[in-house]
Amino acid sequence: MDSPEPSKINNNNNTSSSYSSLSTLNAAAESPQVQESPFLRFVNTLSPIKPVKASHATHGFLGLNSPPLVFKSPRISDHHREKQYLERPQGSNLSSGEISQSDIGDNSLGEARGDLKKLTSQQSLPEGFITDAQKEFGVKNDANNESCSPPQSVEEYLADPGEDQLFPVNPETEQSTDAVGSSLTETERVILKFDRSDGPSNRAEELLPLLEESNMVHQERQAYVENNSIVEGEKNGAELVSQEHVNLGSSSGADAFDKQYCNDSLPQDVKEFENSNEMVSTSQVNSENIPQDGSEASLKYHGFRRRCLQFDEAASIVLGSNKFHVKMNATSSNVKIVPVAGSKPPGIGLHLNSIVNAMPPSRASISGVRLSDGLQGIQSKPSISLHKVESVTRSSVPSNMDGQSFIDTRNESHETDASVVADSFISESPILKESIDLYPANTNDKRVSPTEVENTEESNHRSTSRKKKKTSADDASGPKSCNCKKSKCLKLYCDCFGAGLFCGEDCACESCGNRVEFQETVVETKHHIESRNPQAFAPKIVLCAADVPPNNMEDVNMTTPASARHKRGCNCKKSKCTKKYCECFQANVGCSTGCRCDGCMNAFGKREDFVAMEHALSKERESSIVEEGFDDTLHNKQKMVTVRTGLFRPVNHLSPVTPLLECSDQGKQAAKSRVPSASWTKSSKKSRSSLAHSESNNSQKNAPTGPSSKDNEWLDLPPYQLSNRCGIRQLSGGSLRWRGSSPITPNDSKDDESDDKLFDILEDETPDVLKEASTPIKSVKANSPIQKRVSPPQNHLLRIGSSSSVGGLKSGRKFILQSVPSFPPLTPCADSKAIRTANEDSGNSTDKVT
DNA sequence: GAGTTTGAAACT
DNA sequence: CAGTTTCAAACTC
Repeated sequence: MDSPEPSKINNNNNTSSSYSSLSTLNAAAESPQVQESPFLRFVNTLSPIKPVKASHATHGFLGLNSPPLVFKSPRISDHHREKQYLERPQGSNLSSGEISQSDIGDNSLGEARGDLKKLTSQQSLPEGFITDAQKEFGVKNDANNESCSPPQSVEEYLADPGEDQLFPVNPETEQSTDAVGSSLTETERVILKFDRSDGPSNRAEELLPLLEESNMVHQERQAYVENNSIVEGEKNGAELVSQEHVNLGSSSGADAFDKQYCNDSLPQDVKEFENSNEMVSTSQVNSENIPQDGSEASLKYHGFRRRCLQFDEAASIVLGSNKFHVKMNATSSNVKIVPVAGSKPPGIGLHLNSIVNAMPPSRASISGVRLSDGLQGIQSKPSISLHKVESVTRSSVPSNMDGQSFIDTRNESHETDASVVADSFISESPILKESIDLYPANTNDKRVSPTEVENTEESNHRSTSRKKKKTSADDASGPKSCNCKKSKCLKLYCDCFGAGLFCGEDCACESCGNRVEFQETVVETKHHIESRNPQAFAPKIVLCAADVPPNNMEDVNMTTPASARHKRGCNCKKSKCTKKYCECFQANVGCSTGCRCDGCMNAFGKREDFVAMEHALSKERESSIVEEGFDDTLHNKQKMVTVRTGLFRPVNHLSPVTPLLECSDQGKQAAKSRVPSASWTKSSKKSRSSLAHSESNNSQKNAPTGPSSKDNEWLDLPPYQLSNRCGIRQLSGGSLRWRGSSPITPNDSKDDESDDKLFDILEDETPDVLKEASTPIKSVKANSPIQKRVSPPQNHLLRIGSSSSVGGLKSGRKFILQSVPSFPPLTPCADSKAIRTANEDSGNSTDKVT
């Protein structure tokens, strides 16, 4: 057995003929570029034996029938890979598969390659391709070594260093000290080059130390990959091989590792990072984990990873789970903003403020920096993106903010982040930058007491020059700001303080004590307030993401408080919850039994309606318990009919209201749009009082008698349609859900347990319900009135709508169907007909919709 | 922009 | 826990 080296040697000698035994290798070996490439020269200097030792080399081929390791020259391949990556910016578009092929060729892994061809689908790669790759390689190699080809763009180039470093660092090669050393050298060179082109070389010095660290990480990864691949390789055999081969370094195992390591895919703002001080360290660390495939995806991945790691850095301490990251990023959809189990704080949800203000991304918290952010991040002057990340995770620092996920209630741009909000606080808008700049790194004077500052010029200046009263208009487009005069912005009155933000430039407050300079005071005050009310800084609007049907999330942006509601509820007496005085209204959520409002007319959901529905639900629950044991599907249909004739009307009727209104974006619009609802409300208001009392009464009174007025319009529209139509107001989904989701007992609000309990129940329960799809009885029992919480019917509705799966019906929450009368497509024709016939007496349009 | 209204937060 | 006061936002003019 000749080691692969011979081939290399031969390459140098330009004697391709000697390769008869390694015919497959010839093509690659013959490439002049390859032959002359410094890289190969370098390789040749290595002892033939060493490469063999490199165990990790195998990871690319583990799947194969264990080709002799002897043929593996891991380092070489790695190097090659490295080159590929380095060159990518310059135009190398090789896919990972291509790369792997070229690697193989380069490595003289004739056998392995042959095996691959036989075993995998990958052989499809043309032989010539390898040659091309090698050519490319050679060219690139030269370019790299000579440092004569500057990156086309700094950014592109920046993206690579990490990857570059990745390879040399490849831990597996560690066994061959020479290889490692040379690899590092190579990497260093690259870095140096990079620095040269990018700026002061001293940067390289900063980077190098990190390299070692990164090696460690990479080692981990490699080890993980290998282990995985070995195991899987055994299981899957050839198939796996091909896969691995294609993915080269980033085989499934690698992916798994990566996921484990950083379970996130943040939207990339690499540029931002690159501008930040922390960029260096971050990129370094991250680079280690970059997938080794040269595909474009990897690049992207690379960007992600940077963020991920950074995020991890920021959050890992606090957050035990990476899942949180994912949640944050649920930008596109399926990710729920679900509180991370275990560590979740009682009140996961939205800050009222954030909801209101975050809507437009730029609105977010911008006038200020989160208290926690300010406290932690100011000194380091973190990059915006970092800030962003931290804003979510960070809350951890101070007591209550721990783990709470902020939800971006709706923004059009919606980065959910969870769905939420990560971004609601810090958007990339200039405003944010402004706010950040507001608090320069100098925090030396942070001990000054607010009172001391009271008379300072600055404060005076602020109080005088900045006075700009926040108007409703500001809400829509401007940053959050306060106008406090006496509270020094250290009370919950202060929007900024209450939202956990420092006051910013836009604030017109006087004697502001809620500033970075007074961090200590702020923190103390905060603690004090929390001591009285631990939930004081918890989000006022709570979202129970768990309730949101997964399917629904796609349809609905999920950025809105789908299931949001005000934690404590409002106490409005005169405003009827139709103005921003009402916190519920302000947050675009409906009132609930938790509210003590009088004459609630909340456009997002009236308390009375809520109560009525609760009542209906409880009734239904009772009946369902009795009926338990029936075939779920069929039974549900029957129930549905029953319900419709009875309770259903009111409930059904009520539900749609919200969606329609919700379609309007802003509170004002909502208020205006309330007209229809209001009309409906009035017509039904008579019965309202009785709603809670008697089902039958409700059904009759509420039955849309005639004027299929506007009510009908929205009644006719399935909730999901409404949502879509409206561009999907999360609220639409939300309030619907909300209505259904808070099944509190009909009793008045005062019965409400602490909010925490409610939500705990909710959160705990929903998952169960989902799990219990097949066991309706259980779910029903679990939802007993005692617990007060039932997963929202809407969920089911939505679920049905989206998936139309029978499973949704099985949950035993027949209510769902009830509220879905207008879902023609969703319900089987037979069902709808049956329902219709059953409801004919009530004869209303809801069923007609089809 | 000043004044009023409103309801949350704070206080007793 | 209920009642009162304080406060600042929301609103009106």
